[in-house]
Amino acid sequence: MLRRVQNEQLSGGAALAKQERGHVTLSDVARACHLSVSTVSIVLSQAPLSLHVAESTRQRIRAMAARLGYHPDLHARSLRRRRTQTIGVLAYDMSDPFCIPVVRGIEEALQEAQYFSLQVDAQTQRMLFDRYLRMLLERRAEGVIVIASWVFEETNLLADIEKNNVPVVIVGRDLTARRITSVLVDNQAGGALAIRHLLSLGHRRIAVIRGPEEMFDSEPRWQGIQEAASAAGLRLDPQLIFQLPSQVDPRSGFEGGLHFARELLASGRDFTGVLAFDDLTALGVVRGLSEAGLRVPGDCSVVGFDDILPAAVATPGITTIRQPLHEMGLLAAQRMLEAVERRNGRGTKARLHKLAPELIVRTSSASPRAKADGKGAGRNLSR
Amino acid sequence: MLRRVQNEQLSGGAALAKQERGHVTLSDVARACHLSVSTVSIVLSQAPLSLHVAESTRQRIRAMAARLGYHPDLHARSLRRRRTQTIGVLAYDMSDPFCIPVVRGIEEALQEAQYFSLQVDAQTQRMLFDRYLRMLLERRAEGVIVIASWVFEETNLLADIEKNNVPVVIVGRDLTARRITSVLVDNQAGGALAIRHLLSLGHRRIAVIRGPEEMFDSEPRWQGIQEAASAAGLRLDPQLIFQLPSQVDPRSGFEGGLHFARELLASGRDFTGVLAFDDLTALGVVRGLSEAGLRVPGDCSVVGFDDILPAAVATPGITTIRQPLHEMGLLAAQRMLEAVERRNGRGTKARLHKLAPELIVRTSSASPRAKADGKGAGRNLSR
DNA sequence: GATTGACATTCAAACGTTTGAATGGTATAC
DNA sequence: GTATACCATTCAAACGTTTGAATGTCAATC
Repeated sequence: MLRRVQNEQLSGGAALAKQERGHVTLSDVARACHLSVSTVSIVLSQAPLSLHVAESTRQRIRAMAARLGYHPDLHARSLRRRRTQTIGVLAYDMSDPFCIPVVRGIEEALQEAQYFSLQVDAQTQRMLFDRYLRMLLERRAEGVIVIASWVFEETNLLADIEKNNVPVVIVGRDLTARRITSVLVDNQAGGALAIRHLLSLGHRRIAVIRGPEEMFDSEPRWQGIQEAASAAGLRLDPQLIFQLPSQVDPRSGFEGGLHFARELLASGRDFTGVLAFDDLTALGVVRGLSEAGLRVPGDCSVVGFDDILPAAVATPGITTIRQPLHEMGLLAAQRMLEAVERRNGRGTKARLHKLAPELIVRTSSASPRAKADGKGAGRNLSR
Repeated sequence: MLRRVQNEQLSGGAALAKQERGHVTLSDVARACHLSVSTVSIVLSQAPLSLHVAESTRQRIRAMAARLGYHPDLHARSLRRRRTQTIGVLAYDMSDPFCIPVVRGIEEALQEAQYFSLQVDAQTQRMLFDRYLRMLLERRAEGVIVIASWVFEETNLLADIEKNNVPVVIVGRDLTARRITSVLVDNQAGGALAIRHLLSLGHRRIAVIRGPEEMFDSEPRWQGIQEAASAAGLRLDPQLIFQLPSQVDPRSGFEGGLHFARELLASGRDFTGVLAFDDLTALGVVRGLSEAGLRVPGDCSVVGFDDILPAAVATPGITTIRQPLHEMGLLAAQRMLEAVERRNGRGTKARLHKLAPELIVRTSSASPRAKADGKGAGRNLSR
């Protein structure tokens, strides 16, 4: 009774008085409109019942809400609806140019479906990975999309997450063996594309820098390279094959490329092209060749993988294999949304999506000079 | 009474029965422990009262919580506590290498203070900017850190946010005039650093590519350049001064640099060094010079600004001015936390923090060749 | 043996929403 | 004039927490 009286008073003159602390709530709007909270909620959340609310009332409510600066409290809504409309996105390292386009693809798909994404950056740290995973659970993400890295090799991710039956989709790694829908580029096809490009330019003595053993991409790319080479009747010289050491920092590829370029030159072996595991490695190779006074592509062609920004803006531009990252993000999000929508009928199979990569030709690759002019890359290295 | 009976039944055999749908809640744990929700809450949230709970009880509760896989519902908690412990971070474009280190700095500071960050990426789109801002309000972020861009020139950001008295800190732009605490690099000092570097190497004929008019950094950098030049007794040749057109895409700098390099060479003017507005512009310049057969730094030195990844891994490595991005993020977060903690005593002044930049010398800059050898950059351009 | 105090636990209300069921109207059909 | 249907709105409970106040128990003090 007392409360009623207060309400009446407030709704008169001081109806619009701003709460000094905290946000405007439904009941503020309701009071100002002389209506119940229910009615206001029904209108503002566009519930089915709002069809039964008089048009004039609806307008009055909306106007007042706007006037007071009402914004629904998503926490309260989630609590009541038992749906958060939120998908967690756990990226292994946002500073890796690989992640951003994927995340954007995800974002695009989620937005369209009226979902929010909750993005977190594990910074290639196991500890953060676990912490954020917990946070996503506590925020009641309805699903989690993981952008993978070899750092999280044997995490108990699956146990922890699936215990709460939150669906998972992984990007960049094939985990269908563990019943997780996976989206990744067809690395094998990519490796094949890369070497066929060099072959078609006329290269025969091609050095290959393979990825670190722990990285999932390494093996299939190498497979693709080998198969395409033998299909073209070329046997790769084992002396020209290198492998990056395992490193946590995704940027270490540059150092690796630099190192192997130096080693290759020091060995005096003959080669006219280098197939690097990724773009940073390729840039390291260019640096190494350049230090020795060799020119790219004049003395040696270099091909990367991924098509990150530095590959495009370096001079020469690095010929590379582009991953359809945006598309991968879109696809991952779509699969996730499907999984979330039919969470009851959970018997659905984990699916594997391998997307086709694309060759981007820039100026770091060209036909090798004719042997006649005595200037193969490995040749004029005197020391 | 009835309820009590039910509880007893459940807490017997089926106590651990997994909820088929939804998450484990406090009451699940409480039931399994034969305790009230209050007690369990007090223990698991480490409330002050938990000192009065018997040690044995505490252990029992914790064990059961772990066993059931209980994770507190942050929505419910936020609702009740009326604190979300969340700071929104609105970046203008996560694909700009500028943003990531700032965000990480923020993240680091927030984490230490037991706050969460809610990161969103406006992708330089006004529409997204507004949408995300609304979302941050609805998620009841207690404060918002904006990483700025010229795209949001005259947004009603301030009105909308401050209406709900949510404190704001901005990174990368001085908005103290509007009473917003601002954290940015000392662009003027940076410009001065850059040109002094070229001057100290002996350059006199220096071309400058200024930033787009709309961008806040442009003017102070230019000021710093001019002042340092005149302090050294050099008057910059107006014919060697250019200005990037205004572009939304932060990556357009590369095209701009390329364009002006070509223009400069075509003009036949003499110059030995180029001071580019940012690293991408510098990389564009290198590309342009290189196209014309000139070498960097042999024929011309190039200096950038920002120190983003591509500047480090290109060959030659780009000499540049590093912004202390991580530190800027840390600082912004600290100021934000202060503002949030004392939100009542809101009379506090907006503060301006200008952080000192740092010169990073790489191989894109060197002393100009002696005029004697007749090889100034602009000189041997015959066409 | 009453009072005090410390201890261990629980009650009950609240946070801001949503929503199935209920209410009190008014108009139409029989 | 009663039943039926519809319309506009409200009730009240619930979502999962937290927390000030209350409860009950036990031992020690006056």
